[in-house]
This record gives sequence, structure tokens and C-alpha cells, in this order.
Amino acid sequence: MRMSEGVEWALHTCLNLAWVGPERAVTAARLAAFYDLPPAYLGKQLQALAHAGVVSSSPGPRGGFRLAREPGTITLMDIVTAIEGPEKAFRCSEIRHRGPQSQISQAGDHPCHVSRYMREAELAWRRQLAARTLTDLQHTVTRSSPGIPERTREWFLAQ
Amino acid sequence: MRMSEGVEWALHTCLNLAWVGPERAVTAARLAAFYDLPPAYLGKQLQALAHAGVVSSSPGPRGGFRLAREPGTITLMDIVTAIEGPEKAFRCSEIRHRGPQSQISQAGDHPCHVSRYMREAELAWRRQLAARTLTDLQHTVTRSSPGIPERTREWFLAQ
DNA sequence: GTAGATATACTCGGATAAGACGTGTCCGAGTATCCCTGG
DNA sequence: CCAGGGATACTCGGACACGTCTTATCCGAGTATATCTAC
Repeated sequence: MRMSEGVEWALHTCLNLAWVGPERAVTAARLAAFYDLPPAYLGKQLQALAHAGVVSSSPGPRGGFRLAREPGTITLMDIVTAIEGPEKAFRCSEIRHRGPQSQISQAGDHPCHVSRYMREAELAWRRQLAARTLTDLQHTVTRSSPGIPERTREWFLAQ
Repeated sequence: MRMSEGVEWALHTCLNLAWVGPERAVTAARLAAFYDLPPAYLGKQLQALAHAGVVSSSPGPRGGFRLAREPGTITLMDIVTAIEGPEKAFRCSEIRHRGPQSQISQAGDHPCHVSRYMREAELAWRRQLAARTLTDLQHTVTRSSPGIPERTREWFLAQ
């Protein structure tokens, strides 16, 4: 089980957009240059974020991306789901209904308990991610290194 | 992010081995026939489980697989880790240390907060899986459908 | 009848191909801007 | 001087190759068993 690398890019990029603020749009190329990432591929991730309503895009000159909502209303879960999709990691394919003994299980018509436990674990993971917003991240970073927000904002606004 | 299909097979198969008990070894072919799965590929998953110390294998006639420990000491986390490997789903590649502004972040030498939040969420998931053992699964199934354990055991012991 | 050696058949185990998905890239559609022209 | 129209250059957006991991399969190494033979 491996999470897409784009999730890490999306999280850091959304945080950068939070520093810049909603007044100014930032191009995918400049967002990519900040971390030396492939510009076109980061653009693809940004498209996914836009489709999910996390960021909004503006075409043409002076165009680019900006956060679509307040940072306090954007959870890490929103960003992860936007990139990875809404599908669950563990997918029950109901193998107990296949094979010679399927008649045994079908009699009860009960749900798959294996699937239930796996779902509960995944739910705990989702809850934790949904409890953290971009604002939480901003506060944590600011407390740890107060200079970062200002310097990052200046870097994106320059030029 | 998608979990390997083999995890579902391994979970159900380990549960079946728990029904059969440690006295008798069951071949990979018979375990696969129970769910109509590819025998050779299930064998590969069983090898991973054996390597992780979850099941033990016996070669030769009357050989096969059986649980290596008491079902109460085998957690769902053990089985998932055996198949998926010990790697974390979210892997921080430290992109903040790449690109033109890397000097800004390096100054603080603080840990990556994005990575920290993602780790915390994944830890919640692992905790939930580690809290459930094969015995818990057995109890849940027995309460839901009391006939299943006996009939499954008989199916594997027959022939 | 019993013990030992041997042949046997059955098991796992790792090495080997095919397919699916994530990764990376490209060029075209669309638009806000800027400039030029006319009033 | 001001307003309108058009050319322009820049942006995103979806369609197109490449690499890597999961999936699936095969045949060989090793062993417990059963048989046969000798005592």
C-alpha cells in the first residue's frame, strides 16, 4: 500500500497558497519551481484539487491557482481525497461468496466481519485527517519557525 | 492508494486456519479452493505470512500451512504488515529541502509538520488494526452465525 | 515379525512473464490583458 | 482625451508515452511417507 507522491506535493503546495493568500493567483510553474518539481505534473495534481473544490483556477495572463475557501475549512482529508480519489484502500471483493462453500455463508446473509474491522481502522485514519485543517498546519509552522510564512509569501509575490 | 488484494485473501485464509486448528496442516491448494482463488498466487501470500512468523509451513506429504501462534496473539496488523510490507503509506521525500528556497527551511532544522500529521493519522489506523486479533474475529463470527466454524472446520478436514 | 534402506509422490519456495496503475510530458482551447485606432 | 475592437501572449485542460509495482504462473529443491527387502 503506497500513497501517491502527489499527495505530499499537494499538501505543501496548498500550504504555500495559504501563505500567499487569496488575493493573488500563483501559476503552477511557480508553485513547482518552489520545490523544483515537474511543472506539468504538479499542474495535473492542481487540476484534481480544483475539481474537488479545494483550489480555484484562473486562465489567461495573471492567472493561476488560489485557495477556493478559507484555510480553516480545508482539512487534510479534503486534499488527500482530491488526489487519491474517494475509493477506500481496502476493498472487500466478497470472496466468501465464491467457491464451493459459498452456500454456507450465504445462508446467514450477514455482513463481512473482516471488511467491517478494516473499515473501522480506515475510518480512524480518516477521522484524524479530517480533524486537521490548513490553519492548524499554519499555526504549527509559525510556532516552530516564525520567519517562514513571511519569507515564503515574499518569494511568491516577488516577480 | 490501494491495498493489495492479497490482504483480503490472507485475512480470510488465516481465519480459516484458526477454525481448523494447529493439529492439522492445510495445503495452499485446498485453502485456495475454498474461495476459488489462484492456488499458486495464494501460495505466494502464504509464503509472506510464513516469513513474518504468522503461519508455519511443512513440506512433503501431509504438509501444508498452520497458524504459527495462538489466534489470540495474531493481530490484523500482523497480517496486513506481512503482506503489504513494513513501509508506511505516506512517505515524506523532504521536498521542502529541494528548490531555491531550501535555505529558508534548512535554517530551522525542524521536522516536517506535514509529515508529522500524516504519520499521526496512519498511527491511528495501525493502532486500530493492532487492537483486533484473530480471536476477536472468531468471536464476532460465532455470535453472528454459530454454524460457520463447525462447518468450515469439517470442510477442511474432509478428504 | 521387525528394522532399515530406498523409491516415490507430494509439498513448499524462489525465479520468471503479463497486466495495471502511477508517473511524466506534450500540445491545443480559452481568456484577461495590452495596444492600436477611431471618435 | 476616451472608448471600443482586435491581436497577443499567457494560462489551464485533457490526451498521449514511459516506468514501476502488483498480479499471475511455472518448474525445481526438499521431505515425510509407504513399500520392499533382508535379517
